[in-house]
Amino acid sequence: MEARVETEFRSDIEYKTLLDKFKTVLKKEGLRFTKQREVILNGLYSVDTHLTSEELYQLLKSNNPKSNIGIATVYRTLSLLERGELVTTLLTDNTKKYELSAKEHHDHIICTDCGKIIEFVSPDIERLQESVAEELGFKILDHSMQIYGICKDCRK
Amino acid sequence: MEARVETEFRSDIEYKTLLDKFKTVLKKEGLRFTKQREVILNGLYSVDTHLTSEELYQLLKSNNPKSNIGIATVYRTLSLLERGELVTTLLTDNTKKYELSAKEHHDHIICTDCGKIIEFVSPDIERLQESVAEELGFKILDHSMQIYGICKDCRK
DNA sequence: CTTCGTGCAAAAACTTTGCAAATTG
DNA sequence: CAATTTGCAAAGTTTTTGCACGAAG
Repeated sequence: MEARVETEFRSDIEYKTLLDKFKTVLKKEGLRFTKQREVILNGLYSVDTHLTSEELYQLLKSNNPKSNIGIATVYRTLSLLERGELVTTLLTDNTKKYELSAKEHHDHIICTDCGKIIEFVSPDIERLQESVAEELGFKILDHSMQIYGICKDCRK
Repeated sequence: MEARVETEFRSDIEYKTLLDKFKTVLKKEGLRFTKQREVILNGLYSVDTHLTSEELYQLLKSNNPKSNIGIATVYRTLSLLERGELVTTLLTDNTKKYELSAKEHHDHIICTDCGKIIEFVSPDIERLQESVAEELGFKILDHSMQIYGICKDCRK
């Protein structure tokens, strides 16, 4: 069987769009749009990786030295974003990592040797997931999938 | 597209087999087979669910009141089992859960409403994963996949 | 016997909470 | 203004570590 695979998602959501999405979520929950929340969203957007809460916190501190964000706010905002489905989480090496999910859904293939993470989507797999869920009586909301293996470079 | 789905794996590995597997892993790493390690493996085997470290610890305490296992040993053994690929982990509701993976590989579909977890395997998806990995230059070692949705009962 | 594993308690790491002050709508 | 959000520090949780003793090979 031959699988179609797509691996390019990076620049496909504009920051403006993301921001609007966020504001919509906030409004829907009756929450306020604050400078800190925007800085955190922007930090996640600006970075092309999966971050732990601590890494994100450090990033924000160095990018916005004056804005003096607290780690508690980072946690609170990450939960908020997670509930609002703008952020997804990933458990790698026993640590929880966050990334923006809003750009476009994708899965992960992770090299257990060097830690490299490639994002991909296989429309065929997506479709099968739908059909599995249906057979088991579920209405799908979301899914997460990680493949672990050794990448080409590490096999040399 | 129509997906084959299998959902029965429970009794398919015998405890004896599992134990042998464990002993092999231990031997390979030059580690010792101890009473505690066996109690922990057995606890995981005896239970048909995904447990947090704490839950497993409590279970062992009540099942083996005299054996007086420490939580530290539970953690140490779980990591060991995880490295040896006898146990896999799952992040649900922000908590890490462990289960024996040795019985047979499977994925999870999780009801976000009632928390019910159904285990399944779709051979078709497995095959596509192989082919995705190949296209991206990876040699697959393992994977994990969770589908989140609402189950039939909760949609009533 | 030598080495590794254990329990315990302490330490570290990670996450959440209470509260007074600042900020938002 | 009223009400929410924030930073801070303190309190919870969860996980790891150091060490003296016990157990395994």
